[in-house]
Amino acid sequence: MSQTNLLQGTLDLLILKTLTLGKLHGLGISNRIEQITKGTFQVKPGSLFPALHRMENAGWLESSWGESANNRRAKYYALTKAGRRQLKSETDEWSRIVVAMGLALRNA
Amino acid sequence: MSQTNLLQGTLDLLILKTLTLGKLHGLGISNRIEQITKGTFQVKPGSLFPALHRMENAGWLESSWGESANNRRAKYYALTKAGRRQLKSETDEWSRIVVAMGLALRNA
DNA sequence: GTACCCCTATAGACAGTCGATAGGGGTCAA
DNA sequence: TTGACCCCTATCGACTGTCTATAGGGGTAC
Repeated sequence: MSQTNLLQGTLDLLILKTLTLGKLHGLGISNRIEQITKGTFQVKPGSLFPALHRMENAGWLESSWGESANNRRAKYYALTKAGRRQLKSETDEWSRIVVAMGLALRNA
Repeated sequence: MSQTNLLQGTLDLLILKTLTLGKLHGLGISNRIEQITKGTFQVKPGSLFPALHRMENAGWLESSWGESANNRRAKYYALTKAGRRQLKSETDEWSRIVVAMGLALRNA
């Protein structure tokens, strides 16, 4: 298995991005991240929930109780307006990092 | 100034890479990183030296005292064989991360 | 000789992820 | 209806690595 640990700081960006298509509950977010990165990133509950609470506290996410696909109670998270701004900001920063690392790795 | 904080875990890779061209002293490494990333990453002493000691301890670097360009005593760091292996390993991992993040950011 | 700069170094605080663990609550089969 | 199992949320303690701030040795130049 080519599973890789997260780099600190990338989890927020992944969560924000997965929510652009609509609200999801916690484990749903986790599954979706694993799915769209083809299994490269596996987000464990002990990483996920602290991040969700932190981000909700920061005003980037809002939550509401609902029912999951299996009739189980689940807390759904959705992007707020501030969350969308944050997504934009973190995406830009990620790009700058990738560019800079590319320069470094190429130019010796 | 478009200066960006490091992502945790990328500093080791940057240090290893700057040393592929030959030995450098601590602040020389720091300057070189800033230079080849066009100022995007600025590594401060408080981040650099703990990293250097950690990496030397891990056997990736070896150090020797010498004179800097200004006739000042400086500790020069050079890659070991294990350091070269580590560089290869971390470079590969970085590539996987960039690919996976690219998938995530593109596919929503 | 004093002010300045280069260079190494450490201490303390802090953020974020990990592994392990807990427990509520629904479903399903015997 | 009871028990086993799974889905889902949640928290705790440990650990890693970076940041800010600070310190000080030692060469150079005026």
